[in-house]
Amino acid sequence: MASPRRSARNQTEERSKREERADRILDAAGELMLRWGYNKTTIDDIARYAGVAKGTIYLHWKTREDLFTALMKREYIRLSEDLKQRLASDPEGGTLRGITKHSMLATLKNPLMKAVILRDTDLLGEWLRKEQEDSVTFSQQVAQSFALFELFRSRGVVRDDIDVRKQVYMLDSITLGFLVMEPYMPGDFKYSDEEIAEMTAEVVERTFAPSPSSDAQSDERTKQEISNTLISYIDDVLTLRKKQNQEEVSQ
Amino acid sequence: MASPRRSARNQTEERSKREERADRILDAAGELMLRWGYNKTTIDDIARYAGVAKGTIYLHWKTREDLFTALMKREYIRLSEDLKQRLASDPEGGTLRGITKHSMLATLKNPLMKAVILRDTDLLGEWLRKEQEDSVTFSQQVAQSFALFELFRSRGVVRDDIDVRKQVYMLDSITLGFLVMEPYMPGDFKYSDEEIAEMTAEVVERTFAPSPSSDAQSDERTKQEISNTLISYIDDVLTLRKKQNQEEVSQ
DNA sequence: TTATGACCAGATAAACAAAATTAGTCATTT
DNA sequence: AAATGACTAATTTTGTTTATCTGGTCATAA
Repeated sequence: MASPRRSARNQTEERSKREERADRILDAAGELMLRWGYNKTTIDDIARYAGVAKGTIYLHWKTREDLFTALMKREYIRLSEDLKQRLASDPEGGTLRGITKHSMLATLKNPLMKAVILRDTDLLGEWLRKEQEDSVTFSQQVAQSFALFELFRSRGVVRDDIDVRKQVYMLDSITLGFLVMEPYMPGDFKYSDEEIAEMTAEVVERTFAPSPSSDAQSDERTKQEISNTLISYIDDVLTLRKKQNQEEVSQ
Repeated sequence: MASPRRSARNQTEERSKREERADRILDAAGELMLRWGYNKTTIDDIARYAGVAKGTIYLHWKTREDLFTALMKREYIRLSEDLKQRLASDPEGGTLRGITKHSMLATLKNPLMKAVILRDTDLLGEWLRKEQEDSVTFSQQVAQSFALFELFRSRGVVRDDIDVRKQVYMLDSITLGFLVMEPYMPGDFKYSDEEIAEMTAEVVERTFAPSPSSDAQSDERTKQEISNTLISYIDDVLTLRKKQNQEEVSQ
């Protein structure tokens, strides 16, 4: 197109302003969604809460559904970044225990992602039904678990005397159990996110640690390698996701 | 009361007939409840399915709710008897592993009890809301877990380097996770009840087994003692429950 | 005495219309 | 060019009426 263009400087200035506003709108959407759930959170509410006019929202997303999908994508990215941070700053970030603990913490600290994982219909309402068709997220996640387990097994960090599929099933059952437990327990039986993550990690470690007979116990080298592999994997996912977001914004 | 009485013989004959019919009605109720859920299962349906007139049902229970409560009590008794049987007939019935496995199996094989434990609103509908007020079942269950864990710890079958409350929380999280996992996994990822119970038992055993350093590994004697304790506990519960039922029938 | 099913009152669902809300648009303002 | 909010078409909610269903009773039959 031969249309007149603004200076690069000007363009990026506006871009960041746009992005900032988009973020504010998503903040509002997230806040209100947690309070009222998807079904009861209207575009008007969001606009008022974010301090913009309704029309402005439609300068960013084509439909209401798109807005919430964008919100969820952002939350996914945030969760991933949070996890990456936690893993990177913990010397045990390359251990099965550390990975479990930090995955749980990252999930527990992000109520929207937690709701997605638990398929919380109260909160996600119609969005879940519409979205889950084209979202391969869970299969993806399972595939991810597989790859990680294969790596662990090849390094002798995890016992290899059980079917990998079963190991994945077990791992997911354990984490799901701890994620879902809260409302089932009587009121005088609450634990903090940190305690829950710690307990989960304890269970996972003891379940999957190799029998003491096996040789390769986790030395520093292996830890580092695993940590690096996982972190760079998360990085890949992050850059991919972010690029996808870019493309969407420019339609 | 000085009313004229039938012969004892006649009385017991009638009693057993009554009971048999009550059972048939409960069978029908259970069957239909599993198919349509509590809300959509009507007394007419049940009467038709059980081959009795509607009025007959009210010769047994005062209200619809009472009928379903009776059904659940029967299922609880059945589950307990099933569990007792499984424990008694397995030489490993006195092990943490065996107990976990058989508890899971007994639960998995009883869809109504499973629904109660998981608070399945789709299936139990209004009954759950009304009933859960006066049902202390879960607190009871938790208390039960406690007692069992204390026994295990005192016998050195379970590690005692973690807070007991946390151990109970962990155990319940693990079992809950495996009970609830099914619908979360992709379709090509199903396991049989037996495999699920086995996996659960594996996790629980590895999580709670004492560190190898500790002395008292489970000898035959301990196993037997624990098995006996548990079975006689179940027996106590059973006789208590059955007596309660008797009293209710005779109002 | 025991079992039945017609019967009834109250609850639930279906049908419908009216009112209110809301997603998305676009002429107007900034 | 960018942002707004009044506006509209469509959906959702609310209120109302009518019809159906269902839990529970009880006079009658077995």
